[in-house]
Amino acid sequence: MVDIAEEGAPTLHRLRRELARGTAELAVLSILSSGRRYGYELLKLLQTAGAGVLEIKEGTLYPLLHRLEDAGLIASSWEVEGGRGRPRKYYSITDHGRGHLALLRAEWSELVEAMRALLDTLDGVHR
Amino acid sequence: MVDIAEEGAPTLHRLRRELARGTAELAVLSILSSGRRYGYELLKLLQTAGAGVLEIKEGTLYPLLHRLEDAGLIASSWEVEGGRGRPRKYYSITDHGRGHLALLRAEWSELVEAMRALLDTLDGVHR
DNA sequence: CCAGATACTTGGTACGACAAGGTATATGAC
DNA sequence: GTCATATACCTTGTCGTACCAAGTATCTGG
Repeated sequence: MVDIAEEGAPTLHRLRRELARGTAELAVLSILSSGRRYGYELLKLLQTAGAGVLEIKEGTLYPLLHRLEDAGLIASSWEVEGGRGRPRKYYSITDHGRGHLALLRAEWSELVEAMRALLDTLDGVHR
Repeated sequence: MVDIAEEGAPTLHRLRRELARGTAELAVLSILSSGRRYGYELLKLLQTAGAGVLEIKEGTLYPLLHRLEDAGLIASSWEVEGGRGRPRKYYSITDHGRGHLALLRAEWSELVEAMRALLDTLDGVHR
């Protein structure tokens, strides 16, 4: 009872996955560049920001955070707020991370510009 | 003998790879929407267009073309031009492919817009 | 005749995104 | 009292795509 022939909606999901690949790193570093946040907070932020386009799942975020920390781009510290339950792991961007973010942003700009040029040309916008 | 500390250049390559992922499909379909092309031609077009940002390798393009054809988004036909050597396999976009392209372009726009909003906000552009 | 451009193909590997599952604490519903 | 829900973090296995490397085949120029 699987929707093998039935399409349209499920495909869109796959599109987003592949198109948005690598975007998570840029998004997370960007947010952290404005201040420290904990994982769950990032999760919720990305869900609401950008109408869900930038949303990433737990199974994506936590491994990503660990990768970024291992690479020295971000740093973490556990914090147990008195009276609260589960302790939170706060992340903040490092200097190295800021440098990397600049690179990423430049790469992203180039990509967007290249795609824009390609699509516009074919559109006949210059017509 | 690995470049653990030594970095900067090789990383950039990986960055681009991940960021541009899924872009190939959009780029190829876009080009094909303006007329039929053969594989090698697409390869060269993508190398020159967009300052190499959209460049993909043979090992990426040909499997991609096969996937798109299997999905019914494009159609192919071999053509042996008299006097020429190696026959060429020309690809053209199908109606189904045009529909898919519209979806992809919409997805791409949403993603770009969401990232723009995120980056602008954090930039303090809004003061 | 062999190197290099043209032109398409395929097998193996790397890596990120995700689904699914697990741990743990607090709160409000029943 | 316990059950669902929200908060909060983590891990394992699977999948899809990009790439490297190598192979096939034709034509051109040194």
